[in-house]
Amino acid sequence: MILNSLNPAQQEAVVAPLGHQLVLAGAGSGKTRVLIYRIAWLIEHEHISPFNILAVTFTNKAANEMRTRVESMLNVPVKSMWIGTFHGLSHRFLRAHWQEAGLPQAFQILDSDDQFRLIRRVIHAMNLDEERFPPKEAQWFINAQKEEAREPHQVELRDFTAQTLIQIYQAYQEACQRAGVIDFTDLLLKTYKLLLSNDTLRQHYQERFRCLLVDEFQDTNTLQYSWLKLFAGENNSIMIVGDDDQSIYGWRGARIENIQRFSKDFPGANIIRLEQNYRSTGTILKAANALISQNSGRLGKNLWTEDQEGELITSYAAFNETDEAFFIVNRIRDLRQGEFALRDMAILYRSNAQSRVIEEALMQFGIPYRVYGGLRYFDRAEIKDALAYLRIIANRHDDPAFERIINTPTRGIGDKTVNAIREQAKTANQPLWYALITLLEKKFFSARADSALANFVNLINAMDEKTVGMDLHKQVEYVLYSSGLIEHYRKEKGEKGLTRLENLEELVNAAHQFSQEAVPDEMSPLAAFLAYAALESKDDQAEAYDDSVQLMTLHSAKGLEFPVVFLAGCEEELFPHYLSMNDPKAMEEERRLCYVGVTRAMKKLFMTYAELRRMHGKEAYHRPSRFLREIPVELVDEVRFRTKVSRVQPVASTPAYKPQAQGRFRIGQDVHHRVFGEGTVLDVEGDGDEMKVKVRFGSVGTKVLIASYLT
DNA sequence: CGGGAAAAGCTTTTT
DNA sequence: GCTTTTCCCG
Repeated sequence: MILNSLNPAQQEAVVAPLGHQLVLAGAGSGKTRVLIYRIAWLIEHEHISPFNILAVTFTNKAANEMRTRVESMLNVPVKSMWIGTFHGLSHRFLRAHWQEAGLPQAFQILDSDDQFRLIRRVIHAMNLDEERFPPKEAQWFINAQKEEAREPHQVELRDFTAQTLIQIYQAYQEACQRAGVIDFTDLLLKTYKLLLSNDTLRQHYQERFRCLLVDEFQDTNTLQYSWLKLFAGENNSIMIVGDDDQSIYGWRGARIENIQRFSKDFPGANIIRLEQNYRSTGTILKAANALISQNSGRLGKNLWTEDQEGELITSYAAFNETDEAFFIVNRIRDLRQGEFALRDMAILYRSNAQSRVIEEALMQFGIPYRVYGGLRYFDRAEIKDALAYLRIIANRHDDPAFERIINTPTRGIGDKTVNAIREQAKTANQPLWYALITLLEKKFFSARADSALANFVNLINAMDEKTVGMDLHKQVEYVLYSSGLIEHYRKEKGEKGLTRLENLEELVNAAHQFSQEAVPDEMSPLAAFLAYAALESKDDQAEAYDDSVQLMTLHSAKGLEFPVVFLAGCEEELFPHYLSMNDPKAMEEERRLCYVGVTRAMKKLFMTYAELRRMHGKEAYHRPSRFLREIPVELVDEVRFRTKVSRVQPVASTPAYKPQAQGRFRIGQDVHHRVFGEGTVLDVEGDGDEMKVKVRFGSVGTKVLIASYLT
């Protein structure tokens, strides 16, 4: 194995002896490479069989990339290696041990949307007020409890509201059990509990996985940590890779403290720091280091590069969000003439709402762009409808699927009828499907409802019978047409209906593609496809090859890099976000988010802010982000908005923000003065309110002025 | 049942 | 303010 393409720290991590390793990998320090080389090293030099390796990531994309790269490096398939997401691996485990876990063999996975709907149903069934117990909060509560590995009876909160929430949790679990479905968190929790209580299984897996590797460790939550610890046992080797400075998911339960906990729980853990950065210029790294040094309690790390200093970071003070968008678009147009392609440029923002104005500006200039995030393919309503039909074919107990399709497309089964079925299900403790059958046998319904319901039952049964032995994609196609979904969405007018039809057609392709891949043993192709749909978001790679500007939130930019990065909306209240203002912990997470954003940039970084921005329907003046101030001035070239735009500034309202004069002027910078017009900065003296700037104006020659009069 | 009006969100997201 | 969801009535 050739290791001389690795730097000393990377080599140390790759060839480290078996035992516990904590790799603190800074942004752009080649962490994925280290993980891949490490796995290859374990197999080739430590003679560990792939069968004995467990590698965990957070996204399917990372897992797939890792497997592919290890395979191409070793030139052999490593099929027996367990590599995947926490959820994917837990799923694999539970499929193998469904009996021990007390699950039906045909169990299906509930995504967050299904989970929300089911919780709402449970709340209604308990006759609780939706206002007092919002399903969203109940969902949050339930998931938080599960992430702390607490079952309903183990929750210790005892005031009335909490008690009710516990009852909802309990009822929700029962509903899941009845329907034979399991939510995302339960995949992990059930795996953990089973491994904990079943000595034979635990011993078996602890003997099997001699080497564990974990990527993005800073994003693990309490449950994931316990899960790992259980798989690792006392004797196995575990390598965790992470960066405390890039922990940006505290709000969804990630615990940075897990890194410190690791050193305590796995004694003798060797710490390796990867600090050499292969991505950004010296200037960008200096800015990133200065910024993150404001955070407390860091494990400590300082990125450096052999690369050149590069260009200064540009900050732009826009008048408003439109001006900001036009500035960005203008720069993109300039850069496009030079060495950069559109795909080399990314616009990053704190919240999704910011993309609209930027998109409008891009459109106006005909610049192709792509917005990341938003609804994923398998989350689209029409796809979920189709999947619900497939789910009920695979498992008649599946209540969430039943609820979804009982009247979609509409077939004359109203709310009243469905409520009667729910009532029966509740009293007899039956799944909805069987409750419906019971009521039909009892001749409970009016003639009209009776025939509609009988038709529904016949439709599903017929779908099931007629597709037996069919290829998966044929089965999907059959269901799409016979369910009436195609007809239903064909009637929907406008572009929306058309897109939906295209999406449904794509589902047939997806099924076709899937059935050609290997289906795990003992699982029907349909069940395997449904699990795949729940666990993988299916990225549309075709679009990635287009030459277009990339738009995304800072969160979704983690792990990516771009030659040119625009960080838009660098204002107090927006970034850092106002909801994080009063919580020092949250504020530090905002700063880490900014650190992530800055370190995405390879060559050029623009940080823009608007002095006046429309937020939640109100116009507001905001100060530039504190993060801008935390970057040393000598690294930044500040540009202010054009005079032309400033004229439309409303005179009536008093700006809460006065342009600040703190060290933001640079020699050679073009400035504007209300009386003297345009000029160029010759010299700067003093700072703060005392700062004086020497400016040469075209009209009146050279003047020394108080900085705050200049824009 | 479907369309339009009223009301409710409104940070960040993967599985 | 804008967009999405819910509600109500013909």
